Amino acid sequence: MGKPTIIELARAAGVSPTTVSHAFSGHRHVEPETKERILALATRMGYHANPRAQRLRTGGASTIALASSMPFAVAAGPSKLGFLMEIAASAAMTALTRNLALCLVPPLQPDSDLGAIEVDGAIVVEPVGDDPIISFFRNRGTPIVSIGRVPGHPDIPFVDMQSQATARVMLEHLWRPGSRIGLITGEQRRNSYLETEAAYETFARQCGFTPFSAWINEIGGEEAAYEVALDLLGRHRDIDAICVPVDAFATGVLAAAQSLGRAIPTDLRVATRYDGMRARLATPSLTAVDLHLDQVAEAAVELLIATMEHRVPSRAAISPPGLVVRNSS
Amino acid sequence: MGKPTIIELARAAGVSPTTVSHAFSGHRHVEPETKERILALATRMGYHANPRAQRLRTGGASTIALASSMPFAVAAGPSKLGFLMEIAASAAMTALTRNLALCLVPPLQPDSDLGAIEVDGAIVVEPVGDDPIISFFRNRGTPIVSIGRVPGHPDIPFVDMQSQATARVMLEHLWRPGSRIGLITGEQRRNSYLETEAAYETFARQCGFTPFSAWINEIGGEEAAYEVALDLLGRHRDIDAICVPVDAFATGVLAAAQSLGRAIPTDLRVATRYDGMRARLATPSLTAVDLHLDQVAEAAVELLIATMEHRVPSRAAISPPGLVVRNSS
DNA sequence: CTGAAAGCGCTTACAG
DNA sequence: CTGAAAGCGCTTACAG
Repeated sequence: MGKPTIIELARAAGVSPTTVSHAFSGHRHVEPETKERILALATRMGYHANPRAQRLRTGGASTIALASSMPFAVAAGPSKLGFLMEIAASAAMTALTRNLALCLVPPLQPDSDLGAIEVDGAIVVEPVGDDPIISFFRNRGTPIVSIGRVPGHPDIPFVDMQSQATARVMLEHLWRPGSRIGLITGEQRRNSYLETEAAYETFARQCGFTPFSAWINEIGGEEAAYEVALDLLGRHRDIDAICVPVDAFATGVLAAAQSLGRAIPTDLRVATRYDGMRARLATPSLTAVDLHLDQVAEAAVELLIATMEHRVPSRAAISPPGLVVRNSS
Repeated sequence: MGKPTIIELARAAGVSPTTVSHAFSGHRHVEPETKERILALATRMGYHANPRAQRLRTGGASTIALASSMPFAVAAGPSKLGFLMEIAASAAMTALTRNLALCLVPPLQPDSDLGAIEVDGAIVVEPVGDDPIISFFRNRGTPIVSIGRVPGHPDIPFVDMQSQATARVMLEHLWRPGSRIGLITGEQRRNSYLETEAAYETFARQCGFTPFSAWINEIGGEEAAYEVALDLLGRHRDIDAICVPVDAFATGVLAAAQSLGRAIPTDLRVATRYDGMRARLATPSLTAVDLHLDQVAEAAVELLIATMEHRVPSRAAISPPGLVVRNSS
């Protein structure tokens, strides 16, 4: 007396399994009273179609994975966790409406065996070009889409993160005639950094200031950013604004400015990208960009489904990045 | 030419499907060179056992769900998101080592159909007694465990959140001879609030001060806490410390104290429970408690697996709550 | 309009 | 030691 099967339900209802199946799917007509009886019986017996059997038979998809290329339980500060999890929450909701379950993929440790992960599709979040998570899914023939273009993999469908536009929004806000704006991004070659750097170079040229960039290893987190900013601000007193896309780095910059006695925003203006709790609660609060992650997550799920079904995806419209001005600028 | 099946692989290797199956499972001896050949061929052909067929046949579990009773994409501020996601990250990792995938369950909307969610077990996070998520899984016969005891459901296995001990740690830290400590918790009847309130009453009696409690609707978030704290602090000038388990409420209290010109920690000491980003980044930073959520998450997964297998769970040892003293006290 | 039967891709008791 | 065959619980083309 485990869970009842379709056979048992059919027997109890005095019909064939075929009819029971159709009573649920509606794929062909079933006499209303018969249908009624079957459904009532089902609830009473606690019948639920075994999804494994259903999927095996129909070949339909049931689960998709969300994978971050960054450590999931970020030891070096939960900087990316908020970003990832905001996406996870939205993606889970969208997935549900498409009858899919969203599974979390823990980070690929050198020794970890991801053998258990068998999903029908995967969303990867801002991967680097040679991300192991990409080859993992590739090898098993699992359809992949990415949030943010994947450097070096033009074939992987992606939801555009509009990083150029995002960078421009920050830079235009930070700019004052005569300004020199600095840029601090991550060492890892993620597309968002690449696009930001490109937009920054262009902007500097247009405005006529000498660009100054620094790259920080993401693992180092806030502390690493603090050190770099200390050095940068000490040596380049003419820099009066810094664009720092990674929020954890941005708070490091704030700390460095404070150490050096540079008032924010009067002496130094700072803006970051992800408008998460970190930006909101920083002291002073950080000017950031609304990336519309809910739209991004939904679009990613849609894109993945289209890809799994070999459909040509309909480009989703994501709202343009919106500046959220706070005390840091 | 979709994915190869075990039959195709067997044919290619010149053996029976039986042998292929055993080559992978190791459930019975297969000639080393044969095994070698099969495995090599498998990688070359890109063969992966269809997990749906495997599970259907063996009846084994493959997925577990993590469900929050609170809105997942917390519209009213991401207060609980961090807490939940820290658990999600750890649980996903633990689940993986047990060959299980962790699925996120979006919040139960009145209109949402969770029909798609078919998991082998579920972990619910600090549910209230009559949580709809409980009856949802109950109805489908899905094994449930809870993080935090479920009020009114003594039969649901749970990982103890040690809320009494946590409350005591905060209270003992806040206490000074002659103090009067206030308490602000949530309206919802979660076990952690109940235990905290009980510990608080006891503590007040022992120390000989008159307890003063306020309850806030979780949906109201920081703003609601601000209003309540404003009123509370204005009317009870003798309250020189407040215990505020919910971090979003705690930052509201900080804001209220500032509005009233009450210096922290000299005039007023504040402590909160969850040591997340909010507590760390608040101004002043909030004294909080290390709840060892990684251990809690791991224990919950273990407990769930034991429950699914009808095994008697071995009580996991969670480290006692550890105070993290910061500037707010 | 309804049901018997084949088959999705595996695993494993059973037979040789 | 190895393989043929049954069966996990469904869905759906097919036959009546």
